[in-house]
Amino acid sequence: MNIGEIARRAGVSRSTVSYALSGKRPVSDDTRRKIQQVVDELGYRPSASARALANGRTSTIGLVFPPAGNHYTGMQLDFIGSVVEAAATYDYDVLLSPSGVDSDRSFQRLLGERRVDGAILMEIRLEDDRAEHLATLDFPSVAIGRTARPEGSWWVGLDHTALVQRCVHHLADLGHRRVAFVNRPEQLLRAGYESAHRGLDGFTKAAAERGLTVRTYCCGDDAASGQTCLERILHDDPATTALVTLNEAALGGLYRGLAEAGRHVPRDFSVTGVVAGRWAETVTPQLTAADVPAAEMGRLAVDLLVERLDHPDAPPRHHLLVPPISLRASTGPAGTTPIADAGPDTTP
Amino acid sequence: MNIGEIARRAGVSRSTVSYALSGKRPVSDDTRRKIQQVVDELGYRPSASARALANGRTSTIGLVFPPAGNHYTGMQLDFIGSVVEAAATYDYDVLLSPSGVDSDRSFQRLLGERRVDGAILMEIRLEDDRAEHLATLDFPSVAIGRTARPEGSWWVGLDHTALVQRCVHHLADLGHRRVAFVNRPEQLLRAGYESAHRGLDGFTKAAAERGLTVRTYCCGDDAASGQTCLERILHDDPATTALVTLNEAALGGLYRGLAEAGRHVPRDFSVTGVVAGRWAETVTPQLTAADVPAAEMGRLAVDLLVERLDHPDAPPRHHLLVPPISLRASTGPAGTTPIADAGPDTTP
DNA sequence: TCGGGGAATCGAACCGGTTCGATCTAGGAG
DNA sequence: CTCCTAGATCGAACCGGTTCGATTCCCCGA
Repeated sequence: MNIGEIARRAGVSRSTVSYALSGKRPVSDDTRRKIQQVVDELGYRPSASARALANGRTSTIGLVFPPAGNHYTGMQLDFIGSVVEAAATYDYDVLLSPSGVDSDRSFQRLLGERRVDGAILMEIRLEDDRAEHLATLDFPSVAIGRTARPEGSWWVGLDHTALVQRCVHHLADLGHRRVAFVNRPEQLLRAGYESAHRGLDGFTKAAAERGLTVRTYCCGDDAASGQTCLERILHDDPATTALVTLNEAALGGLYRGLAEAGRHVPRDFSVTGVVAGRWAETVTPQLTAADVPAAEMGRLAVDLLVERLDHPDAPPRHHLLVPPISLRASTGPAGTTPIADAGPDTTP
Repeated sequence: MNIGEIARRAGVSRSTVSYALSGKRPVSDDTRRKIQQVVDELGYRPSASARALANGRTSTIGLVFPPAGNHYTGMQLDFIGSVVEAAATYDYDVLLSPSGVDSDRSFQRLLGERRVDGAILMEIRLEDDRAEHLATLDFPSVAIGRTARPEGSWWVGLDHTALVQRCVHHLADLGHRRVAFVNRPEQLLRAGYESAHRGLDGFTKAAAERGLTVRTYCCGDDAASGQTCLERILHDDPATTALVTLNEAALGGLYRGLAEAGRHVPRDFSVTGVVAGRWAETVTPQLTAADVPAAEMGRLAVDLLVERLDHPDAPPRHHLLVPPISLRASTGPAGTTPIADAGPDTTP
């Protein structure tokens, strides 16, 4: 079942079999046919390990993703799926690597033991030691996300700042004056998660531009946290009439909190944010949001990585995506809620 | 940066380095220290490919999961995460393999090219060609799910029949007489998906036992489908007062359909089913459901696979899980809805 | 008729580890 | 003092491919 066996049965040398299969040198038609016949008969397939050892490439890419400790979001699933699928079209396999607190161990396996030709990093932080490490090693990698200084590196990211700004402007245009921001969990913010930071920046900036009264909150990645977060929002400022969130997993809890507080969406309260489209549609009313094109981002990341692998000296490339806000049903004009500081121009 | 280089710098032979690192033969303390020092200095790590070639094991397991064409459900994400995490504790890496329509291509890569030592199969069908294929090859694998005849194979599954039966009994105990079943998409049912079939069986059986009037539906794996499915249910029999579902992704849509039809959950309509706990909590009111212990199942699958890899002659083992129903807030006693065929013992 | 050149094939080395058998040495028993 | 054994180390073969240089053979032009 190895190349020597094929060679023996076909009555040729091992190298001829190799050339016949790879096409890297001409082989006569007769010989090729004979070899192909034997190969088909025995269902021979060359060993990936041997091939990897011989030509120094594993045809595998590593996908470094967050450990299960953090709750997974639907977005991440879409990333993984699309990365695997895109990699398959290039004949690459995908090796999953959880990058936990001891990111070293996992990294050592991937890089030190040369299990993969390149890597895709998820859940990027503004100051990302993993990304820096890979950069100093000049190891082919593409980040899904953008560090604080992304110059000279390969990445595909979302312009969270701009997206959240748009959300705020959208709310301001509707007349909302008191708006809350529901961010990812505090520990992620402290860890420097890119989306949490840039989203917050965008919120703060846009709120200042429009002169809004705002409060910002961190919120755990689950429904229960979302609910308590909403309770806090209304407790801190009952006149709040809208919120912007990055927190997909808390969304259901935010809605529940609103329902239990008797605030009808979108009549009494508007909700918007940055969320994968598929999840924005599961809540009622459907969320008006900037849809994260997770599948596209995964595909683009693989495209970039393959390009980098094929052309080691190619200059760095990146994609910064700014998907439009999908208008669904969760935002509406700021109404005259009992405690709201409504403008003077309300109808009598 | 290879073992020869280490040997040279440490002034010993390559085999001594190998033995020093693996501990498979005694090495003097002096020599071991010297070698370790050189290794640390150079940050040497043995090449995975070379090692795999030499000892015939890749320290990698394959995770065969459904292609992105089907929408992913949250459950699958939990499986993937827990499998990766559990595998890491055994020092195994996880290679993702999309098993699409041309499952052959992907399988050939995994098995033919010997990229993995064993495999875990997700999304099992009652008649599963992949599982059969692996069984005839005697390739170490564990299924997450149970085929029609699981005897003699390794798997960890959920007793969908029993779980759905419990859901039905729960509803019947609450007085519901007209109940609908919302299954996975029709194409999956036709393809023979285990959960869809066994769940349906359980539903039909329990409904017959309790003499309920029932209808069964297939429903796409997304919110929009859930909504239209619910519209059909109420159109076909407006007196329906409860439903049982296996379809996690449609849940949000089902709720929306109920809301738009003016049916309040759980006062006018009860909803229950088999859904991963985390997702059951994102809807309002929170879903009373048999919580799929996806993380535990992933871990168990890895445990079984590792056992099988370590003891090639061990007799087949499996785990059939029957998690309890978590009572949350989506079910209640059957009320007297306008069109309901309520029993004679209603209060005046 | 002879030489040159290209196509087809072969043998051997190499990738970077593991492992078997052999050699060498030192220490303890007889 | 000799013999035996166990511990430490080495060299070589092997895993299963790829690839380089050399060889053979045939056809064509001079």
